[in-house]
Formats: sequence, C-alpha cells, structure tokens
Amino acid sequence: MTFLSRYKQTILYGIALAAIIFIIRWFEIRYVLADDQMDTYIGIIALLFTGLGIWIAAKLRRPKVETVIIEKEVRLSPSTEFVLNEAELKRLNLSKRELEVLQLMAEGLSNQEIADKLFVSLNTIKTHSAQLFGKMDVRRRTQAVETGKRLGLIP
Amino acid sequence: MTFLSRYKQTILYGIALAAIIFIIRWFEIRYVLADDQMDTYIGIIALLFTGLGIWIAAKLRRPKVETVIIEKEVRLSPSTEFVLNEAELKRLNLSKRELEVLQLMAEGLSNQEIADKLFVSLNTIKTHSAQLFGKMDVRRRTQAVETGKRLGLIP
DNA sequence: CTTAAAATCACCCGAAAGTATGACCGCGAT
DNA sequence: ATCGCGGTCATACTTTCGGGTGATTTTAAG
Repeated sequence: MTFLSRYKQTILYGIALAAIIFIIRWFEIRYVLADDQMDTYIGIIALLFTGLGIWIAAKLRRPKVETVIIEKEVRLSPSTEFVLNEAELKRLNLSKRELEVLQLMAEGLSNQEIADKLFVSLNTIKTHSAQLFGKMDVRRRTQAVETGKRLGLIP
Repeated sequence: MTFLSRYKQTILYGIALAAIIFIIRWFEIRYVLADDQMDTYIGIIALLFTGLGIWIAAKLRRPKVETVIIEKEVRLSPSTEFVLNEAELKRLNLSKRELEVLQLMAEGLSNQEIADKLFVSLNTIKTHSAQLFGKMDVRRRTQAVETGKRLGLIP
C-alpha cells in the first residue's frame, strides 16, 4: 500500500512512456516503408512529444510561486497621545457623567456593563445616553462614538 | 510599440517554432536517406518536442502569487493616512462584504442604513454582521468597531 | 465540471438600545 | 429659599440588534 501510493506517479510515468514507445513502434511499422508519409509521421511524433512535455511539466514542476513583498507601516502603540478637545466639550455642554458614559460606550461596553462599572442602574445610563445623544445630535451609540472621536472628545 | 509588447510572447513562440522546423528539416536532409539512422532521428525529434512542451507549459502556466507582508514600524505624524492591516484581515478571514459592513458600522450607521447604502436587504446586513461578530469574537457592533480600529481594519 | 466559499434573503424570537415622561435628591447661585 | 442643573432612578413603550436556522444564488478555485 505504502509502496504503491509513494511511487504512484513514477509508475504512471513509466506506463505512459511505455505506451508512447509502443505507439511509435506501431506507427513505424505501418508507415516507415513509405517515404512520402515521412512528414506526417514526424508531425505526429512531434505533436505526441510536445503533449508529453506539457504533461510532464504540468505534473512534475513544483508550482511557480511569485512572491510579492509589501512593506506596511505599522503604528507604534504610544505614538500619539490623546488630547481632549475642551473647546468642543464646552460647546456641546457635556457633563462629566455624560462624557464618562461616552468613553465607555467607545470601548464597546453595553449599557448594562456601563451601569455595573459606574455602580448605577441601567435606567440611569439610558438617561445619560439619551441626554448625550440629544446634545451631540445623534441617535445611535455608534454615531456618538464616531462623532466623539472626530471631535476629539475620546481617544 | 504597443503592438510589439502586446504580442511579444506570440512572436517569440512563432520564431521558436520556425527555428524548430528548420532544425527538423536540416536533420531530415542529413539523415533521412539512411534508414538505419531512423531511430536516432526519431529520438532527437522526440526529445526536441518534449523540451518544447515543457517550455510551453512553463511559459503558459500562470504563476501562483504569494503575498508576503512585512510589517515595518514607523513613527508617524499626527495626520496619518490609514493603512489596512492585511495580516489581521487574513487572520480573521473577513470577506470583502463583511469588512465593508464593519466600516459602515464604524461610521455610526444603523443596519437599515447600511442595507440602503449597499442596496441589499436588512436581513443580509444582519447575516453579514453576525458572521462578522463571530469571526471577530465580539457580540456588539460597538465592540466590533473598537476591535476593528485597534487591529487596523478600519481608520 | 464539481466543490467550496461568499453573498443574498427570509422568518422568528429574545435581548439590548433608545424614547418619553415623571420623580427625587443635593448643591451652588441668585 | 428657591430655582436650575446634574445625577439618580423608574415605568412603559417602540425600535433596533443579535442569535439561530435554513435556503438560494453567485463566484472562485480546484
């Protein structure tokens, strides 16, 4: 079993070669005596072996690998430190608590998780977020986060 | 100029074929009269065309392209353009559509708005986002956005 | 041609988010 | 003192999200 599978390809090649040689011989016997058929014979041989070459190449060649190297710039973690945009904060008139809620929202926390983290009730967070959305003129937390980042309210 | 570069390969093949035919003719003239040289002649032809086949196969096969991403650490200025982290994208195995949905999520759009923007149904967006959350191992869109930004998948 | 992955859409259900409204407390400014 | 505001909480209701499942079609790869 192991032998067969290991040398399967080699055996196949062997058989194929034997077959081709047989075919050549057969053609030779039939046509070699008539000299005017020579060109046809040569043509067939040529075609046959061109095909064999293609087949061998396709089977044997390890796939050509073209390596494309892309140099990518990667941010260093502490490269840009965040500076809060106090002007915007003042303009929007956000309270401390509201900003706090916004920051936690930006970290991907749910209202319940924010409530737990700040030791207040879920409804309180809902109230805060509603206030927040009103002041920022958005209607979804994802929008609030986007706007907050754009305005420099959160990192 | 355009013509030459466009058909370079074809022209090369043509020249090569012509050369081979010439060589065959040459051999033919020299050896065809002596019948006992026949086998040698056939052998040479066979070899020649096997080589041609291999050459054609090697030329014709389209190379497999392997992309290697080299991460280069670079300290960048505050106003930096976004570079997608393809390594992470590949690691997470996100599809084009999934990444697209993630980007729109990050802009604060609702599923319905994303659906409208991409001209597909709400359900499709839900499916995409569910796939997305699974691959990113998160359970909320805000988390997905946060993680996406952290990993450099979105600006 | 066949298989696998991606993309599309649907339906259901429960959870989370968001809206609206009202209430209570504490604290500083008028 | 009282008025306004920030912070807290609640109830009730609507909308959006997210999970689960299944199906069809399109596209890519072998």
